[in-house]
Amino acid sequence: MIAADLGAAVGEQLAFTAPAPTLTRPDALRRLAGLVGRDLRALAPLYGVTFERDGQRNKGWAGQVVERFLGLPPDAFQRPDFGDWELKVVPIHERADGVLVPRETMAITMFNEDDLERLAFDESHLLEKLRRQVVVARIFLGPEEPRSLVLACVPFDLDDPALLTEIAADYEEIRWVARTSGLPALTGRIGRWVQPRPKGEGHGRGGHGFYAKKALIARMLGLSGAGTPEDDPPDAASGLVLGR
DNA sequence: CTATGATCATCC
DNA sequence: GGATGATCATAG
Repeated sequence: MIAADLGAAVGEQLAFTAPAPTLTRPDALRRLAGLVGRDLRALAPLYGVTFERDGQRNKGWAGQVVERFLGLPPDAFQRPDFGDWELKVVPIHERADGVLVPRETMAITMFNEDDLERLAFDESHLLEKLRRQVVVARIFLGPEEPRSLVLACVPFDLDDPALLTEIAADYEEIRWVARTSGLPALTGRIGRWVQPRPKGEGHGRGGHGFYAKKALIARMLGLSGAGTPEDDPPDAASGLVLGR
């Protein structure tokens, strides 16, 4: 309780202290265009981003490199990175049949019981982070990550009414399960586009996070054949091309 | 501690 | 292989 209060207090403090948005999304997209084809692995040391420490991988290295490229210092504010839009970097790998697909689900943001109880979908951190973003796709070659080229940087807006409704439904289901069965009942089996999963260290009680399932990431990137329930019309706009 | 950036490790 | 749960580096 004390820890929770402190956490909440710190959270408010951080939110209050959060720097004002600086980079607009259009500006960021123009800047990011210059990152396509670049090797994030080679850029990491130039930005002082740790890739590995004592044999332990810094799992967020790629995202941190792109943040630094855009001039955003590391922080832990639970709000969209640039005020009204969120930046995400996702690993893409080439399936055996040659199709490019998301390699992992994507962590969106964390939540606690209070958030679920009080916040409707319209006012949730989940929507806040999903509604307007820029997704940077990078190639994943293997655990060693000898290099990682940026494949594309695409804007995504959660403006499709049908998709919005389904994600809202996922959120409501998660709220319902938490209310009726408790937080421990929230497992990754829940949700069509967005799933709740345990997240956070500490042997005992960790928190939970919302994760975008691969199909949602594929949809954001305009990738086809990656498990989207809907049909996948050819989309040249995103132009994901594997370079080398 | 909890949040950010995420991926790793294990189980089915 | 893919999905689910556990975990790593860093910052306030």
